[in-house]
Parts: sequence; C-alpha cells; structure tokens
Amino acid sequence: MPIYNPRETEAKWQRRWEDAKLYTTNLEDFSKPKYFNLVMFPYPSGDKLHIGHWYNYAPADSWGRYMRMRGANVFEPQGFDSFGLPAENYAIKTGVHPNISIAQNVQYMQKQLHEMGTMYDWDKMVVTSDEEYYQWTQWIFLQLYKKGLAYRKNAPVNWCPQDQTVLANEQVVDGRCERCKAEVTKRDLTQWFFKIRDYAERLLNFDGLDWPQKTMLMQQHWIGRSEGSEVVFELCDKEGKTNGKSVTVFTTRADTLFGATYMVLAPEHSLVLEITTKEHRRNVEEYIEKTKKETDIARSAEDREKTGVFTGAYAVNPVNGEVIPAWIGDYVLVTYGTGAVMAVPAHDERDFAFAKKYQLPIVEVIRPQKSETTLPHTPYTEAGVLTNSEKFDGLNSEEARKKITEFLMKKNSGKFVVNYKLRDWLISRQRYWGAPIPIIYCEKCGEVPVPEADLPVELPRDVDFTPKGDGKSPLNTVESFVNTKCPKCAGQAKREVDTMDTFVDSSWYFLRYPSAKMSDKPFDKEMTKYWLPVDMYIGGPEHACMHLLYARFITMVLHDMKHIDFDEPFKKLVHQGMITKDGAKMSKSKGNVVSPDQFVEKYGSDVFRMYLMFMGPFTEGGDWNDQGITGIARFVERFYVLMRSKDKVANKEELDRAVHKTIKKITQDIENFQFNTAVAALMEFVNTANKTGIDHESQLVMTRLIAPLAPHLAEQIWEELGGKFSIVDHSWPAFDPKLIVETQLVLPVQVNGKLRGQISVAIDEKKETILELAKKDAGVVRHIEGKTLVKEIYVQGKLVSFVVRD
RNA sequence: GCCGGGGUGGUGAAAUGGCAGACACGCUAGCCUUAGGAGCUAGUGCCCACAAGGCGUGGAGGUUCAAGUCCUCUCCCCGGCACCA
Repeated sequence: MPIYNPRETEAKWQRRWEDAKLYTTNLEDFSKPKYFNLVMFPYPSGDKLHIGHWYNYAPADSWGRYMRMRGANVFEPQGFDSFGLPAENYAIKTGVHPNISIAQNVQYMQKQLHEMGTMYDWDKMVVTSDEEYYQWTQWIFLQLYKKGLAYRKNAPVNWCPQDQTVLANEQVVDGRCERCKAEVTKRDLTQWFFKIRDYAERLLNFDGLDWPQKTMLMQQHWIGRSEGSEVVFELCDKEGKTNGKSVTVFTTRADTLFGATYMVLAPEHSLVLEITTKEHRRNVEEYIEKTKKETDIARSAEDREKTGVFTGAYAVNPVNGEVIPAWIGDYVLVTYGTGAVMAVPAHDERDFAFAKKYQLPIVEVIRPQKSETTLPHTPYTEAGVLTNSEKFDGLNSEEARKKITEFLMKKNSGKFVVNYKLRDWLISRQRYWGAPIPIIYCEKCGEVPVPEADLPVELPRDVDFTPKGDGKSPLNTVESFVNTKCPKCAGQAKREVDTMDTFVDSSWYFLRYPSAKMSDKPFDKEMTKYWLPVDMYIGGPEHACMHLLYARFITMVLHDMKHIDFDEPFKKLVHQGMITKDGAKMSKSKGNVVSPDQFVEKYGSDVFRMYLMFMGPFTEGGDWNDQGITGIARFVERFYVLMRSKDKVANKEELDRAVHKTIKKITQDIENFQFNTAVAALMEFVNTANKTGIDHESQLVMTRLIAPLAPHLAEQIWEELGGKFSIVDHSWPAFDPKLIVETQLVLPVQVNGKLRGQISVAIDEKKETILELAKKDAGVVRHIEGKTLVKEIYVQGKLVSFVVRD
C-alpha cells in the first residue's frame, strides 16, 4: 500500500497556498530582482485544458518556481484570449451567447489550472473579451491611427456565394464552404490595415534578444527583405505607340532586363481590365474568375503548371525599346512587389516554363563565366556575364544590376528599391465576437476616430449573430450601435461595424498584466517600466511569424510614441513542442482531445506534470500515450519513502558525491529547459541513495531540488522534515565542486576505432603510463599483437586510441 | 511548393566529435506478500553464442585515429504559409 497520498496532500497544499496568498506577487516589492515569467495565454475553448496546455504550463511554472528559489520576485500571471471565431461559431450553432460559453470555459479552465498547482497570480488575470480589457485594445488602435499606421483599403475575403458570408481560411475545406459545400470564391471589401511594413527593417533586428535561432530565421524569411529595382514599362499598342499608361515591375535581376520578352501581371492587378483589348476581354475575365477560387499557396507552388492569358496589350522595354506582350498569370501575386513581373524566360524557371507553354520568345542575355549556354534545355538562373545587352555586354551580373538601374534612373524609368514579402496587417473582421473598431463615419466629416474619452465602444450584447447574408458584421443589424453622433460635428453618423482580429488583442496583453487592476489607463508607466519587458516567454512555435511578430510591432509603435521605454517585448523566448494524439494535432473535430483530468484524478498533479516532463525534451513534444506514467508514480512513492527514512548512512562519501552531482546536474538541466533529464537525475539519485543510505541534511537538499518539479510533494516533505513554510521561499542549493571530484577513471581503449578494452587509472596519471597500461590490456593485446603501431592517441580523461596496420 | 524543425531498441528517450542506448515503460526469470497504482533481485539493441566476434542511430556517399553528432545528396514525418488561436 503506498504511503504517499497525492490527492489529499495536493488539495491540502493548494488550500494553504491560497490562504497564505503565496503566489500573489507584490508588484511594488523592489527589494529583490524582478522576474516576469509568462506563458502564452490559452483560448477558453469548449475542449477545456488539454494535455498540450499542461505540457506547456507545467514546466513553465517549474521554471518560475526555480527562479523564485534563486531569489527573484517572480510574477507569473495568466489570462484568457477569449475573443474569436470558435465562440461565435458555437453561438451560431447552439444559440448560447459567447459571453456565457466563454465565462463557463474560463471558470472551468481556471479550476484546472488551480489543480495543476501553478503559481499563477489570479489577482492580475486578463480576459480579452472583458470590456475593461478591450477598451484598451481599442485605445491601441487609436494610437496606431493617430500615428498614421492604420488605414483602409480594398482587400479580398473568402466568400461563400451560397451562404452569402465571409469565411475564415479554416472554414474553407478543399476550396469549398465547410457548411454548405459551395465553391468558395473571393470578394473585395474595404478593410482596415496596420502598416507593419513600415517596421519591416526594424523587425529584422534581433539584437539583445535571447530567442531560438530558428524563430528568428523564420521571422527573417517571413519578412523577406530583398534588394532590387523597380522598372517602369510604358504601355503601348502592337506597333509600339504608347498611351500614357505604364506598369511598374519589381525585379532582383535588372541584369537580365534585355532578356525580358513579355510581362505578366497578377490577375488582380488594378490595370488589368483597363488595358485588356476587346477581343481578349472574355478570356481575361474568365481567367480572373478562375483565379478567385485558388489559394495563394497553390498559386505560388513552384511545381505547378503555369497558366495565363494574353491581355492584348503591349509594353515597351525601357532599356531597348522592344515591344513585348502583357499577359496575366496566377503565379504572379498582387500582394508581392508591384503585382507585376517582367518575364525573362532564359534565366528564370517559372518564366521559362511559361514561355515554352505559350511559345513566347526566349532570349539569352547571361552566360556562365567560361562555359557554354545551358539553353535551350534549361534556363540559366545564376549570376554570370552579360551578352545580347548592347553597351552592358561583358559586365558581370552584379555590376550590371547597378549600371542598368542607374541607366533607367536617368531616363526616369527605374530606381533601386528594397522590397519585403511582409504584408500589412489586415485587422478587419466581419464578425461579432471581437473588439469593435473605434471609428465613426460622418456624412460631413468623413472618417472620425472615437475620442479616447469615449472608450469603450461597447460590444452590444443582444445581437443576432447568425450570418445575415449580406457579408457584413452582425453588428450592422444593431441600429442602436450603428447609428451615432459624430464626435466632431454632432451630426448623424454611423459606426464601423467590423471588429478587430484577435491577434490585436494578444499583441499587447503582456503590458496589461502588471496594471490589470487599473481602470483609468491601459498600463501604468512606472509599473510597466519596472516589470517589462517580459523576462521569459514560453509558447508554441506555431506563433513564430504572426503573434510574435505582431507583439514586437505593437511594442515598437508604443515605444516610438513614448508610451513605453523599451521596444522589444520578450527578452527570452522558449518554444514547447507539440503534443499530438496518434500523430495528429488534438482537436475536437478529430475527436482526439485527451483531457488531463483523469490522470490528475488518478495520480495527482505532481506525477502528471513530471510525467509530461519526463516524456522527452520540452522543445520537442511528441505523441501522447500514458504508458510509463506508473514509472513516475513509483518514483514519487520511492522518493517520499526515502525522504522520510531515518538518518542512516552506509557510505557518506558516495552519498555526498551523489547529492552534489545531482545539484549540479539538475541546476544545469533546468537552466536548459531539459526537465526530462532533471527527472532522470533525481531517479538516479534515489537509486544510489537506496544503497548508500541518506541523512537529514541530504534530505533537505533533495527536497529543494524536486520542489520546482513536484511542488506539492516537496512542500509536504519539507514540512515533515521540519522546514519552514514555504519551500519556494528557501534558496536553491549550491554544489561543492570538491565533493564531486573522482579519483579513479575508467578509460576505454580503441584499436582502429573499435572498442577493445578498458583500463582503470588514477585521474592524474601520466600519458606515457596510461599508454603502456593500455597496450597490456588483454582485449587490446589481441588486436595489436604482431601488427605495426602507427598512431597512439590519448585524449585527456576521455579515451585511448591505437591505430595499427598489418 | 516555399520557410522552419525532426527521424536512435518492442515503447518514451539519453549521449561538450570520444565506450550508442543513461533514466524509465514493457517484457523474461526468480523471490516476497496486508493481492497493490505492489515491492525486491537478475536479465533485456540485433545476429551468433561458451567465449571471441560481427552488425547497429531513416537511406547513399564523404571528412576523421574516432561520426547519432561535421559535409554532400536523398527519402519520410511534423509545424507555419498571413481570417483557428
């Protein structure tokens, strides 16, 4: 019968912690170094907390506990990212108002998080759909608006022609509406954007950030900076007569300009219909309609068959006056560059395939340094030497890019530009469950921002949120919301009915935590100055390019407006891996969501969190299975029994060595977020101590070592050992290097790279003696006898290696 | 397709270029028992087994005295791709 009762013990300590307000951080205690330990807040979904949340939050909490034991004033808040699509869809389906379902989910998840035994300071909780939060999200919008970083333009949305409604990407399955299966197309709407592109250059700079290399790489590639040229092509008729219109293209290969034999515009390019000639209109229009059913991912796939149609229009190549046809093709995206490209089939894979298919001319203008041409079989896409390029012949690609662009500059038909793949941030959502965009449209004054004093623009509660069929936000049906007075002239005006992307909510929530209780401002200047930036931010790698980029952007904007004095929100970033079930991401639709509750019920929170840690490296995740959880349950029992055992030591020297090696190992492992090997080290210690015996002093050390990983168990043992409440406020143990030193060493001996023997030597033995000893080892003798010894290697303290020849 | 990450026993995994498989789960044999979420002891990569040996980190090459680790190519899996969050 096990002695340790996790259920009872954990409930007891959770109560004591709460009664003592142990995890309520005094934000004004400046006596200790501050530590803002943050996890990405959860969405309060109907699935409640799943295994993946635990996998993320338990080690993150262990980290916070470790930092607290290292003497920091740790602030570990938690909240809920509660606006968004799922609650709205649930409401449409069941009629339950998002306010209600969200409140229920929040309550349940809070209870689950409480049972985890986390150090969350619930006094400072934020819930993004609460009015006291979203009024400040609206304030954030107004700041960007004030700075000229919010603007409106047309942009396409997924449109279901059957339901007459806007669809999220997630609601489009294989090009069809998830609900009615109708083929999804695109429709242009006027929408709000944030000018994140203005910050592209600054967002590329990660100086001073302790972030995973891969995350910075992904953001860099997402921003996608490239240096190139813009080239203006005058439009003309077949004979070359210009008509005053022009198309600008972006290219990184101005050196190939003489090889441009046609141009391609994105089907959505604003000039397309204007330049298309009568006889091509039908083809072009059909092609545009077809394109509306394709995703950008499919369109930009390199192995996809290139398609396009001729517009009937022509353009003049500014560098040689050549008249080239203007096509449209879906492999050109309107969102990148200028939405139009010059096509150089001899030196670009896609242009080459396109030219072959539509029998367009291929003109070679670049050759590899000395070798012959690769044409007509494959295009030559590398840099080289110019040919067929008039006065630029003989230049190399790099020089030519510069010289040709300079030549165009003189003619006013080109310039150097830096282009980014990053697009401006579309924040408009035609949905109910989000923060209303605080803008009013006045008949006289036009677009007017809601004055800050008038915030919040309250999200009305009684709204028919079923899709209306006109593609507008459900707020458009609430007359008391829509109709308002202009803040400037008091005349008749209408409110913006779109709400904000939930990424806006989550782009600043970390600023709110220390000031969560303040009702008169988004964040307190002094509190923010002291507590921000976040010292440790932990969350999934799937947020690398969106949430993490948006949060950096908003932070930079607020910094530039002098609202805060730092411009990066997260000093250190760590990603947890993803937990899958049968190889798939857990989701309700797949029916593979595993709840932690049953395991907590059976084994307790400590066992469960240690099992999740023990599964593998924190950053890697893995496929969920519960085989092996008994191993942790057994360990907890054995640990508890060992810590309660009477002072009795058979081998003090070996015990001390084990204790201090374990301190060293666990400290290192926790610092590196390698909780799996930290747990293993504790197990190894128990195995050793069961042989050597243990004394009270070592028990006190080991209990502190397990405290971040199994907080309830540690608190219980600590009390039984006579320690003062609470263990998290006792210092982290330090190891004594002298006690770890070994005197004897077992060295492996290799012959020709294969292990053939082992020798035991004193740690400070001389190289010569070691080599002699190694040669006498029976296993080694067998393999070197009668052979020529060509090389002898001794790697200090590591191994001996002989190389022999017959 | 593009960008990023990953592939090691029956399973989860460990390993500053230096003894591959620590620590666990599972399994096998034995012991013990207040029959439990038991406990203890021994064994457990594969082949061959008395030993000695051979093979082995998705696959194919390469560098090195020595490669899971570094390099080249390749296959497979996962995450992201801008309205899931």
